[in-house]
Amino acid sequence: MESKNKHQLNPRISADCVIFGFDFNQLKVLLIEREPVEGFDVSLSLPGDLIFEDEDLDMAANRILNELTGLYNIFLEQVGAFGNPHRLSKASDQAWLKAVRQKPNERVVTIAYYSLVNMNDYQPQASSFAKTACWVSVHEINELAFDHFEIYQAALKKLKNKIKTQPIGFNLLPEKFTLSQLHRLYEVILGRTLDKRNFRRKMLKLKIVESLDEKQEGVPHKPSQFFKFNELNYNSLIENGFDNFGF
Amino acid sequence: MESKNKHQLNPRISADCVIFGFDFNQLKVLLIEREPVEGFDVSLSLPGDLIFEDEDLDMAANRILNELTGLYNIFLEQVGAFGNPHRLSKASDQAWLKAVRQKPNERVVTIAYYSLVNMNDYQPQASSFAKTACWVSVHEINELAFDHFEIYQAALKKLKNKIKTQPIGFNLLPEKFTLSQLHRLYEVILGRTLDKRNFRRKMLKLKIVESLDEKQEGVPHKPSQFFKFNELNYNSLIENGFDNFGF
DNA sequence: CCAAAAGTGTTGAAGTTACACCCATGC
DNA sequence: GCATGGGTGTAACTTCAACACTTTTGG
Repeated sequence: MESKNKHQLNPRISADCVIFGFDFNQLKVLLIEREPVEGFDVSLSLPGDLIFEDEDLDMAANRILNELTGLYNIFLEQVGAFGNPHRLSKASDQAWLKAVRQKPNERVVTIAYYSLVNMNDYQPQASSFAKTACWVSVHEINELAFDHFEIYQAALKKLKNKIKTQPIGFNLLPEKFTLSQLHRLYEVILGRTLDKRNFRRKMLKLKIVESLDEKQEGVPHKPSQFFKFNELNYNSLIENGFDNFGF
Repeated sequence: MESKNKHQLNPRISADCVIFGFDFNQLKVLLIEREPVEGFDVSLSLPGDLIFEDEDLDMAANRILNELTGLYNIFLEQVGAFGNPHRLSKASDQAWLKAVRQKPNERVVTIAYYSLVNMNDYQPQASSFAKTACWVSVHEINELAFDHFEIYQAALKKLKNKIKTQPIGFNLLPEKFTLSQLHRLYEVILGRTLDKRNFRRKMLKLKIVESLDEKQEGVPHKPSQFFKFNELNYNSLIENGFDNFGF
C-alpha cells in the first residue's frame, strides 16, 4: 500500500449492506431509491459503495451503515463475496453507473454484509450514495438493481440459519419487548408459524429473557409483560450456540 | 468490462483455497511450500492466485483447485472475503511478493473457499503458483503466510458447522467406506469423541448410507462391512439439512 | 490362543409436539 | 359486555446419552 493510495477509492471492490428491521409486524429491508436515468424507471438497490484503500472490509460496511442510519456498533456480519463478471452489465444498471462512477465499465466485486437494526433507533441520514432510503417488507421485494436480489436472498438465508442457533433476534427489537413481539419476529424470519406456548417455554428455558416489573399500558386487551434480554446468558449462547433449537 | 481486459489478471482480487483431505486417520489440509527468499525460512501457504478479469470467483477457485489437484467438480464452497489492508505487509510476505508479483505493494482482497477431496483421487500437479504441495494434519498447522492461518480457521469452523447439518463428509471418502472410517472422520472434524453405537444408529436412521455385499479382507480383526452413500437421500438432505443432528 | 477392531440393545432422562381455555384491559 | 390479544399445563411421543460384552479375523 503506497501512501499516495491511502485514502482513495478502490474502483474494483465495494461493500453492500442488507439492513434488516422489524416493525413488530413485518421483517423489512432498508433499500435506497436510485435516481432515475433517462429511459429507465426508478429502481431499488441495496446501500453500498466502493471501499477506500485504507479501509478494512468490515469498516467499509460499517461506514455505509452509519452514513445511512446514524447507527454505530450494531450487529453486522459478512454474507460473502459476489463477483460475477457480468453483475453490473444490465442496460439499466450501466446507464446509472455512467452517471455516478468514474469508471462505469470497471468490474467490481462486492462484499455483502447483513445487519440487524432496531427501527426505533434509526434516523434517516443524508448520505453520499443515497438520496432517499425506505423500509420495504421482505415479501414485497422482488426486483433489485444489479445482483442485489441474489445478495438479499443469501443474506436472508443466513439470517434464518443463524437465528436457529444464536440469539441474535434481539438486535431487531428495542430494549423492552414482549414475548409476543419476539414470537412474531421469529415467525416472520423463519416464514412459518410457531406454537405460542412452546415458543415461550423455550425462550424462558434458555434464560435469554428476563421479565421486567412493567406491563403494557393503554392496550385494549390484557396488557403484556415486558422483558429484556439477559446479557450474560446471551453472550454465552452467542459463543456456543444452542444446537437443539428445533424450529 | 472492456474487451482489452478480458483475460488479464485482476491485481486486486485473489482466491485462496483450503483443501481438506482425510487419510482415514487425520484431517489434512493441502498446503504449498513457498520458495524461500533471502533472509526468510521456507513457509507454508494456502494455494491461491489472482483472479482473471473474465472469471467468476467460483471459477477462479475451481481453477486453483484443478491446477493443483487435477480434480474437477468437487465440493467447493465460499468461506468469505478477507481484506485487511495490511494482510500482505509482514516483512517475510513482502519479500516473497516482490519476487513473484508485478505489483507487490498492491492491496489485495482475497475470497476464500474450502474444498473437500478424496485423497485417493488426488494427483499432484505442476502448477503456476506452487512448486510443491503437501498434506499437513490440522493439528500441525500453526503458522501460515499472510493471513492464511485466520482463513484456515474460518474454513475449519465452517466445515464443523456444516457437517452437523448436512451430509458433506462423504466428499472426503472413497466410494466404498466402512462405518468406522466415517465415524473417525466425524470425530476428527468435530474434534471430540462420539459414541460408536449412537453414531452408527444415527447414520443408519438418516438412510444416507447403504451396506454393500462386501467386506474388508486381509485385516487382522473382524472384517468390516463396506458401505456406499445413498445418493437420493443424500441429495434431499443437502437441500433440507437435518436440524436435530445433535453432536 | 491372543490381539485388534467390528458389531450390537437397553434404559432413563430430556426434549418435542399438539392442543383449548381463562384473563385483563379499553371501549 | 364484548372484542382483543395475553397467558398458561399436560400427555403422548421421539430423541438422546450412557454404557459392556461378543464376534471374527490374522498371525
